[in-house]
Amino acid sequence: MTDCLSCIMRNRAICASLQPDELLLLSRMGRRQRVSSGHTLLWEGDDAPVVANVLEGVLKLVAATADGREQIVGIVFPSDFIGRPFGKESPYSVSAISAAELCTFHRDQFDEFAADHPDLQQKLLRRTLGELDRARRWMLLLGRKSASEKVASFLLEMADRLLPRGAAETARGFELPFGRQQIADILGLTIETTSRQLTKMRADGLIDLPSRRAVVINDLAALKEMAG
Amino acid sequence: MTDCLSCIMRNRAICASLQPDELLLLSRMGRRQRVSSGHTLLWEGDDAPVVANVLEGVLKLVAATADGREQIVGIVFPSDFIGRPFGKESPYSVSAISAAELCTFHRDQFDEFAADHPDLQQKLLRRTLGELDRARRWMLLLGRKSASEKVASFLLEMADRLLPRGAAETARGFELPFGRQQIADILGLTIETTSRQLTKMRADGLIDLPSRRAVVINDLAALKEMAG
DNA sequence: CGCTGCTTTGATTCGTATCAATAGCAGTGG
DNA sequence: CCACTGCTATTGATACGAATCAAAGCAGCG
Repeated sequence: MTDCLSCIMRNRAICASLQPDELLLLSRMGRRQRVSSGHTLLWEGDDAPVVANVLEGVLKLVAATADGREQIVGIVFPSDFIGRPFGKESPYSVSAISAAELCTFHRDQFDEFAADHPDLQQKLLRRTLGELDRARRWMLLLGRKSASEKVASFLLEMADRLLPRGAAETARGFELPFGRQQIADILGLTIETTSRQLTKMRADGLIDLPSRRAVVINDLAALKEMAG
Repeated sequence: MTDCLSCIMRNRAICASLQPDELLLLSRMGRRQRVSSGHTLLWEGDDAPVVANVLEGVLKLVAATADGREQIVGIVFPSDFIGRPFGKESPYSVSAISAAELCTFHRDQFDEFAADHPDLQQKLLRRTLGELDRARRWMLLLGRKSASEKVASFLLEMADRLLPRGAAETARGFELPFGRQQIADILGLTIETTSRQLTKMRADGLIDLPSRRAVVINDLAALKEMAG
């Protein structure tokens, strides 16, 4: 595999916990994998034999009802971890929503390696706890917020995650990695309602929408107010 | 503190990973605490200086909007773990919904102990991954399911968690630890809608409601069908 | 230039919230 | 034992927000 030591995620992904000699071991187990936009890596309910670090690109975790309604239950950015250590099938499917590059491992091999490397496991625990907090905040949004509150909350969350660290308070524009339908699937709305809310926010001067996927925040305070 | 070796949760909580001598160390750090129904241990947004194992009783994790709408984002049963290892404030409040008994630790002390005991940390990681899966399945319910699907899903989940292991497929009745308002707060509904759905299910013969908090499932297959 | 897929806009319907009143039950004290 | 109180749950009438159905607009691309 490519060299872990020179990996761009060396200091951001869970690998940051490892020493050079440990990294060498890890690099023997893993391999780089490119996936194209739209490709589904893991299917809901299937056994999930791989775990991976995301080096580049964005992926979505999707849960679906029997009759095909979909809810995006997680968004995965570079340096994030995907897959389900310690066995069992994946409770959701994982698909790339942009071209992506991954660093994949066989789950069993990874589990074994992790058991011998407590620092790695601690990093994974910290990350998982953070994901759990995020998921629970999202539950409040899904269960109790109105359409306008949902869209406002979404834009704030995206500003926070997509803008360079700490820039969210001042910064202006960013490019969403999602189309309207995907935003709807994140917020538990329909595409029409999502579109209407965004149009209304633009009409009210809170945001600009210079292109399909670009957003510029004009009035951060009002947006926070609106997010509930 | 009371003796960990004779603890009823000895083999079910995360402590199950520890050797007798390690348990002795742990018991010096922890202490038993009784909390009465309705008492709030941790407040949303406040610093959370304690973590705990639940020995007895049921607690809820609640997130709320600025204007007071509430969403229950987690339910904590005996042997479950509460609190936020590795710092920061609690992103939700934690309240007892029945009389409960806890085994509490100072977070910093616990973190330190955990860092020295990889097996404990692995148990915690497994538990956290399980919680995350559960939270994500709940996101599908909150974002995409109708009121009747929500209530049916809720009853099935409760049958699964409250009935003796493996009995869910055959068993009949159980006692909910929640009132109607709390069920509504779990499902992202109002109390009226929740009540109407339960009444309808009873009228249709799917369930019986022998007392305020008791539920008997008459037609498991139909309920599963209904859960979507 | 004319597809094709995504997004916006409009008209209508439907489900759930909201508002309001009543009913049932558990505990308390006369 | 029964009236009284407070709380929780149920039931009913209405309003409203978001879904649905339908069509038009707009990019990007061969």
